[in-house]
This record gives sequence, C-alpha cells and structure tokens, in this order.
Amino acid sequence: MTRNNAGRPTLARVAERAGVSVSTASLAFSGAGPITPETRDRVLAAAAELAYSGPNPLGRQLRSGRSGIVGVIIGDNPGRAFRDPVSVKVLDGLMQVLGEQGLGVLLVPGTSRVEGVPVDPLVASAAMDVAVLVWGVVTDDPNLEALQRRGVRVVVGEGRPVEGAPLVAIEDRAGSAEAIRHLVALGHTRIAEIALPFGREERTGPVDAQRLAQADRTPSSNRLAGVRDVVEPVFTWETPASLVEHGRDAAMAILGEWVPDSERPTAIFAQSDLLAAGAVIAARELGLRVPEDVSIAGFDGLDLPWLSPDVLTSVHQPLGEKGAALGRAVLGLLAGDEPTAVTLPVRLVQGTTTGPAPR
Amino acid sequence: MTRNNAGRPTLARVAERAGVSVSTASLAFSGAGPITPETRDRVLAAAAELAYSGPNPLGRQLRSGRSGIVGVIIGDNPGRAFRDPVSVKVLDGLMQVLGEQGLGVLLVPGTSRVEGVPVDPLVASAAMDVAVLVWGVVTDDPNLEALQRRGVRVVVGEGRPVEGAPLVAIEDRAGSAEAIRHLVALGHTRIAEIALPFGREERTGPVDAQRLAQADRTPSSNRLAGVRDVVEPVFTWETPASLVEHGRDAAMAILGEWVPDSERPTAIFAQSDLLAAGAVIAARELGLRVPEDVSIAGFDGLDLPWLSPDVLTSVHQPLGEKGAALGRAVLGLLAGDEPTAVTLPVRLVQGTTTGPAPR
DNA sequence: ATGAAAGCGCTAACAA
DNA sequence: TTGTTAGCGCTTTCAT
Repeated sequence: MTRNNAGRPTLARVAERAGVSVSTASLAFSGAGPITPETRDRVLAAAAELAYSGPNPLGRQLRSGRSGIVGVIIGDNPGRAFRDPVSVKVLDGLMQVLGEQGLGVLLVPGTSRVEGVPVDPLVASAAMDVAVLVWGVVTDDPNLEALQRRGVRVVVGEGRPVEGAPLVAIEDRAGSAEAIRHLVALGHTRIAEIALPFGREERTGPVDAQRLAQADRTPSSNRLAGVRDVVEPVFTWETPASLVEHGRDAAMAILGEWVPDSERPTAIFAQSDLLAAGAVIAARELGLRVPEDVSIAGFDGLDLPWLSPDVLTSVHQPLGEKGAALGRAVLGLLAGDEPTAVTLPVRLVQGTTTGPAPR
Repeated sequence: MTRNNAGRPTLARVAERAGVSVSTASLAFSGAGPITPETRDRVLAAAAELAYSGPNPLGRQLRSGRSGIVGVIIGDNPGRAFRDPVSVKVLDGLMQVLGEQGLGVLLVPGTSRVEGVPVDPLVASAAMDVAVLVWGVVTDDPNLEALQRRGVRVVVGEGRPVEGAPLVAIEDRAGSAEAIRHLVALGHTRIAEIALPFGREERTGPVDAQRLAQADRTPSSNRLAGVRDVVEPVFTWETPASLVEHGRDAAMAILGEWVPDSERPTAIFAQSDLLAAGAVIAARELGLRVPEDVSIAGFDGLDLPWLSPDVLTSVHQPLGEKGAALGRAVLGLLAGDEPTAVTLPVRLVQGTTTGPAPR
C-alpha cells in the first residue's frame, strides 16, 4: 500500500522556493485574496519548476470542511440503474449542473451487497457534501437514516418528502390520469395496467387490493392513484424493474394467459416506456395489431427508435430537467438556501400505439 | 456557504468522554491495532451518546494520503456513455470489484465543457487515488497528461499502452477476423463495414484510405485491422457513436443510397451490436430480409430482446469481466504490484442474422 | 500586499 | 494495551 502522494511537492516547498510565505502562495492559486500579479507569477514559476500541479485536494478539503463531492445514491443494482435510459437522462442533467460548479458525482450503490449490513459502506463513510437520493425514499429508508446520522444533507428525487430536504417531483398522478382519460375518450373501458416496482423487494405478478395498498415507492404509487382517479383498471401487473423484458412478460400475462378472453383488455397503460415497449413487442408476438386490437400507452417520453414503425403514446416527463433541478437543489443546499419542493410538469404526447377501442 | 461539519462531534470529544486518548479511540473504530474489547465498547458507547457516527473521512484521508476514490473518466459526454449498454456493463463490473474494497467511483466527464480548458476541472483537481480511462487513450490525450502531471496513477481500458499503467484489452482484432471468416465461409464476398468512432472528433460518412489511416481509438482501429486480416471490405462507414440510429443511418447508406446496386454488399459487419441492430432495422425498413438478402454481424454480445425475433450474430466480449479486470488492476496498483496487461478472450456466437450469401 | 500562527480531524510511530 | 507526539497539506484569521 504505497502512499499516494509520496515525494510530491507541497505548497510549502513552492512557497519556500518562491521566497514567499505559504499563505501568499495559497493566494496565488486560489485567487481568494489580494496579491500582486508579480508575486503570483513568481509563485507560479516556482510551482512549474517543482512540477507542482496545484494544491492537494485532501488538504484543501480538510481545511475547508467541504469535499466538493456529491454522492448519488442509485437504486437497486448499479447495472440496472444505468440500463434504464430514464436514470441515465436524469443523471446526465444532474452531472451537467454539478459539473459547471466543479462538483464531482460519486456513484453510491443503493443497496448493500453484504448480508447483515444495511447500507453500502460508502453511504456510511465516504466523503460527500450532499447526497442525492435519485430514486426516492422508501419507508424507513436505511440509506436516508445512515446519511442523516452522519449529518450529510440530502436531496430527494421523486419520493416521499423528507424534513429539511429539497424535493424534486413530477406530476406523476395527473399525468397518469391524463393518459387514462385519453384511452377512455377513445372508447376503452377494459384497461389493464403494468406497474413499476412497489418497493425495495422485487416482485412479479398480478396485484390484488391488498398488494395495492403496499405500493411504497412514489412513482408507482402516484401513478396507480392517477389511473384510479379516472377508472378502475381491470387488471394490474407488478414488475420487478423497468425493463423491456418485464413489460413483455406482463403483457403476455395480460393478453394471453391470465385474463379470460371475454375480458381481455383493449388497452394497456404501462408506468414506463420500457415496460410499454415490452408490451408492444408482446402484442406483436401474439399477432395482435397495435392499436387496432390493443392500445398501449407508456410513461416517460423516451425516444425508442427500435420500436419503429410504432411510436409510443406516452406521458412525457422532462428527464434532463429533472436531473438539472436536482443539481440546482444541491447547489441551493450548499449555498444555505431554504429547501424547497418543485414539481415538474408532464404532458401526454400521442403516438401511433393508441387508437379507438375495437368493435 | 455553510461549513459542512458545523457542530459535529470529533474523535477527540469522543475520546475525552470515554476517558481514553484519541489514538485509542481511533483504534476502536479502525480496528487497526490491539485494543481491549472493553475499552472499545466504552469508546463506542461514548460515540453513541454524542451521536458520533464515525471518523470524518476528510481527516482520515489527509492523514492517510488516500481518498478511497477511483476516478472513472468516461468518454465523450456522460449521457452517451450511459446510453451505451457496453459502457454500462463495464462500469457495473468495475463498481462491483471496487465496491467490495470500499472504494468509491467518481464519475469524471472525459471532455471539458469549457472552451479553452483542455480537461474537466475534476480531472485536474478532484481527489482520487487512481483514475481509470475506461474508453482508452488517444494520441496526446489531455486527460492522461493532466493526470500524470498530478501524479495520479492510471489504468487503461482498451487503448494504446501507457508506460507504467495496467492495461485491460480484449481480442478485438482476432474477434473481428473471426466474424469475417464466418461470413466468408457463408459465401459472402461483398462485405461492408460499419465502424466505431475513429477518434475524439465525431465524424459520419464513408471512409477512404486516407481516413482509414487516421483511426486512433483502439477499438475501431483494431477491429478494422481484424477485418482486413481476412478480406478487403467493399465499403466502410464511420459513425460518430455507438448508437442504434447511427447504425441505421450507416446501413441506409450502404444498402440504399451510396453503393451501386450491382455492388450492393451481401453482408455487413458492424463494430458494435448497437450499430448492427440499427443495420437490421434499416434492412427491415428497406424491405430486405435478414439474413436471406443481407447478413449482419455485430460485436459485443449484447442481449437485445427488442430485436426479436432476430438474434444478432455477434462477437461476444466479456463486458462485466472487463470491468472487473479494470477493478482488479486498480487494486493491484494500490497494492503496489507491477502493472500488467491483460487481454480478454472473445468468441463468435451465431444468431439468426447471418446466413448463406444470396443466389 | 504579505506573513505568522493556528488548526481542520485524523492516524501512525513510538514510547511507556 | 494505551498514551504521547507529531504531523498529513492546506486555508484562514489576524497582524503587520
């Protein structure tokens, strides 16, 4: 285990060489105080001679009490968090805003790989000025608890409100209701639903009233509520993740095996576009025409060129903007502003996958 | 700008309360030395009373000279890096290995957003013990230079070798050659090629001999070479990124506009599966049957369920393992091992998208 | 505009 | 096994 900084020059050495005090040398680099251009040049020259590439971040961090690092707690397993374009776009918007301020993004797995330890060690002990819980907060969230215990301030994306933490949400419920109203207006009465994961545990299958009450994650619970603001769906299927294959499985169940033919839904509302895309694929495989035989609507507004020639009818949400809003919330927290909650608007965009109910 | 740690207890306070010295208290937490279970408990109890949640990482880092952070330099723009399942799987494998050792992954944009500044500020000044250049190194790589100037050790994934840096590569060239041999064995003689980006700049279009010589990034240049180990392709199209839409555009050019009908290729080898998938989609749109009219092979071995019922013939590379190997290289560097180069094997897996040449 | 001094919170030699 | 001592490299009052 070699020491990382072995033999590298320090600010003190540079100052000595330049014939100034360390504090002056510090100013030459930070620019945070008055200094003659001339002395600054002398310091910089000395630095160049010693191949000193600027103040060691570790020293700076300890002294200033800030690490310049924002921990991003990504849900479930990291691989999956990235496979989902939705996460990716949010992360992108977030990095954009934070990057402009020189803040770095530390990726932190949301779940512990080790049995018996509730959170990833990074949650408990990595240096970070703020943590962003991108995929919300569940009841008794162990990550939230660990962070709060450490005194790390948090920003919540799409989740239940947390005392003192900024929240960035979207019009989940209203958007879902709008999608359903669109289907109803097209004459659909038997509408099925494919839902995002209800909570931390991964479960697949049909949802009954009892299970419905257990929906804990806000995206799914809000969207479930939005649907019910308009109609009572004939069937709800819970998926373990927002992935095409799960949407396909769900639609296979809905259109094929599970629901009696006479009651077969004429429309499916999926809580994400990836799930909806899987549903479109399932419909195709079953020889059903979309939208003539079955209408399918999604949520997110992703661009899915490979679904061509179909274009999903979908509730578009401003994903990049959501990430940017999270980033601004982080900056606000760092600047000492009062935490606020923002709710971003969504809008239904009709594609080719929804049409009049058959017959 | 509130100080991050305002008012939080320190190890000294805990030690005082427990009636021991700071160093003893330190041992109670780190376990890096002999201590009576009894004293440890006393320290831990004192910590609990003061709501002290463990040593401040900043102090620990400065003292030990290690930040526990691994910078991952992701190519081009972050959004794109994540959109590509290839990056994602590598990153996943990397995080897996590093996570087990308690090391955090700091995402660092590979290109500067600010004009005139060659690298992202994080490259120049964020705390990191090692940096991983996941997507290789180009000639005169500004990131590499900045990191080396700082004395940050680097690990290179798929790129030209760097003095003193471990390298993780795959059998790019041999794998490509194998794919081409497969096509040749099927009777194909007119084979076109869709290539990954040649360098930092993003260019789209046909490739001539002069441009061919400029291929700078190892994945594309190695794969170009592998193809030429077997045949001279009739046509090569360069894409700006490994995305489905670019593969589609390329194949549209190859199968439609650009190449005279008489010379239309009967097979396309794409340097990535995403590009190949785009090519399949283009072929479908053009009314060409795959593989009866045109065979298409890719590289990576991704699972692309939405391409169903087609399954890509592809050169499978161990993506997760590549990430894991990068992670192990990082650990080796931190442990002071001699840097080594590893080359991971690939293997051609036949799907449904390649078949005998037409006629 | 510059310098002196103090100390951020911690760990690692070393001594006891 | 525990305590003493000495910084890690830097920034920030506060004098000058």
